[in-house]
Amino acid sequence: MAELNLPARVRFAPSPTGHLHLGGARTALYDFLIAKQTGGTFILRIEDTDTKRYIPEAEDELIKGLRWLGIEFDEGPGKGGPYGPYRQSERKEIYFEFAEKLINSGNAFYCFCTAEHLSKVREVQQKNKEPIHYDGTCRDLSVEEARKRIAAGETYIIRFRTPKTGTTTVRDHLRGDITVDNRVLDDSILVKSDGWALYHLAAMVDDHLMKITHVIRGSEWLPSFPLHGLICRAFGWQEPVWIHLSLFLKPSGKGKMSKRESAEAIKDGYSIFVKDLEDLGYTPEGVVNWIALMGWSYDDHTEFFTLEDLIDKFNLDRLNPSPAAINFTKLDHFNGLHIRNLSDEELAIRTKPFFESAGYAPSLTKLTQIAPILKERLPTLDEVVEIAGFFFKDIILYEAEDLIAKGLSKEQCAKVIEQAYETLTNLPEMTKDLAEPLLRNLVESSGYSARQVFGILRVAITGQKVSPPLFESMEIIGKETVLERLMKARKLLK
RNA sequence: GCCCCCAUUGUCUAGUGGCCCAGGACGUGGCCCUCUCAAGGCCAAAACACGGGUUCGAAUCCCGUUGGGGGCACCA
Repeated sequence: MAELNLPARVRFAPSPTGHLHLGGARTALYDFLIAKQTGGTFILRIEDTDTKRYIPEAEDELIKGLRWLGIEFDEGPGKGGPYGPYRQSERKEIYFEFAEKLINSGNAFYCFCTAEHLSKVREVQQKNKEPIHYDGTCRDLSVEEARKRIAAGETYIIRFRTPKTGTTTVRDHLRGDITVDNRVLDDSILVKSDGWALYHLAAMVDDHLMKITHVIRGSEWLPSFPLHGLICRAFGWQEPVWIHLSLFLKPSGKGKMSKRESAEAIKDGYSIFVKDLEDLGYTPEGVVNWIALMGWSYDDHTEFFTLEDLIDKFNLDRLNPSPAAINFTKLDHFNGLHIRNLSDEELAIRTKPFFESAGYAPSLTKLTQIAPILKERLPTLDEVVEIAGFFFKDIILYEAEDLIAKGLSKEQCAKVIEQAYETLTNLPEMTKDLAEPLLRNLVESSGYSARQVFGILRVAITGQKVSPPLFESMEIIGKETVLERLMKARKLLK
C-alpha cells in the first residue's frame, strides 16, 4: 500500500536541542530502513529555526549517535546533496518567499496583534472554558492595508487562514482517514515577528522542495496533522505518505519519559539516550534490534534481527499504532543475544575500552582468548571488568574466609589447596585437558564435593566466588600464575 | 476544559469473522544440565477493558462507556 517499489526519499528532521534519544533513534532507523530497502535516499535535516533552544553541540551529537547505530545519511549537513542547504537556519528566505505566496493566494494573513492582546484573549477563553483560539482580529485586514502598516514599521507575524466551516480529512498510513471539524483548527502562526518560519511552514516547504515521499514522525504531531494537510493543499502540492509512529511511554506505562524518569533510569543502569546506552555497555546491534521491535513486528515469532535483516524485512504495513512502554530488561536480553553473536575478535575490540577505562591495559590477543568464556555471561559489555578483571591483575585480593568452603574446616581447605598445588606443579603446561582430570581425581580422593573443591580453587585462583569456568580460566592465566596464587592462598590460611 | 489517537497476559507483540477455551518473546516460578555465574533445554502461572449491537459464528466489524496517551506556544 505504501508503494514501496519506488525509491523512497525520507528524512529525519531533529531539532538540535539535545542528545539523540530512543524515540528519535527509532524514527531515524525506520527512515533509514525504507530508504535502503527501496534504493532510495535518507536525508538528515536540522530543524534549528528556534534560536532560543539551539544547542551548538547537539547536531554533532545527533550525527554521532546515528553513526554509532549504523545509520548513515545520504544527504545532509556536512555531506551536501542536490536539495540543500539542510539546515533550516540557512533557508530563512525560502520560507518567507513561500509565506508570501500564501498571502497572495489568500491562504495566509498578516497579523499585528501584540503578545499582551493574545494572552488576554487566551485568559478570557480559558475562563469561559472555550477552546483556545486566535480571536481573528487581523484575519480580515486587507493585504493593502497590512502592507501599509508594515511599511510604517509595525511588527507583524504571518498566520495561516484556516477555513471556518466544513471538515478536513487527512490520511495517516497506520490509522486511515482522520477527519476534524475546521472550527477546532486555529489560525496558526507560520512566520514569527523575527522573520523565522515555524515548524508548520518550514517542514512542509522543505518536505516538498526535498521531494520527500514518506514522512515518518512521532504521533505528538497528530493534532496539527490536519493543519499540515491544509498547508500542502493551499500550495497545491501532492502530499507525502504520512506515518505517525506511536509514542514511547516510560516503563510504568504512565506518560512519556520525563527528565525525572531519565534520571531514575540512569540509576538502574539504563537510559533513554543513545550516548548513555553506549557508555553503559550496550551494543548498537542490541539497541537497534530492541527499538525496531517497539511498534513493529515481522511475524508471530521472529525476534532476532541485525540491521541487514531489517533492511530486508522491514515493512511499513506492520507498524502498530498503540503507544509502547519502554522495557529495559528486554534490551538486556537483546544485547546479550547480539554479544553472543559477535566473533571473538570483535568482542575483544568492543570490550577493550571498558577495561581501559577501568585502568587495565589488556592486549587484543588475550582479550580474544577469553572472549569465548565471556560471551554468554555478558548482559552488557561494561561487565567484563567485574567478571574478568582477575585475568589482568597482578595481585588479586579477597578475604581468607572466602577460601573456606561450606561444610569444611580451615585445615581441610588448606589441605585441598596444597594437594592442588602438588598435582598441578608437575604439569608440563596448564591446559584444561591436562588439569581437569587430575583435579577431578583430587575431588574423588578427598571425599568432598566438586562444588566444595572447585569453589576453594576458584577463589584462590580468581579471587572471586563467581567466575568464568575454572579450567578454561586456569589455562588462560597460565601455570606460573596459577601456582603463585595457590601458594598465596595456602599462606593466607595459615 | 476542548480536540485527536490508542485499547490482547506485568511488558513488547501475533491475530484483519470460523485455523484461537488466543501464538511468540521479555520478565516471574519450577525442573534438567552443571565447578560458581551465565548460556541452553523442558514445564508452569499470566491477556482479548466493559456494555450493547451486526452475524449461523467476533479478540477480529459498528456504536457507546471506561481507561490510557498525546496536543491545545511568536518550541519542534
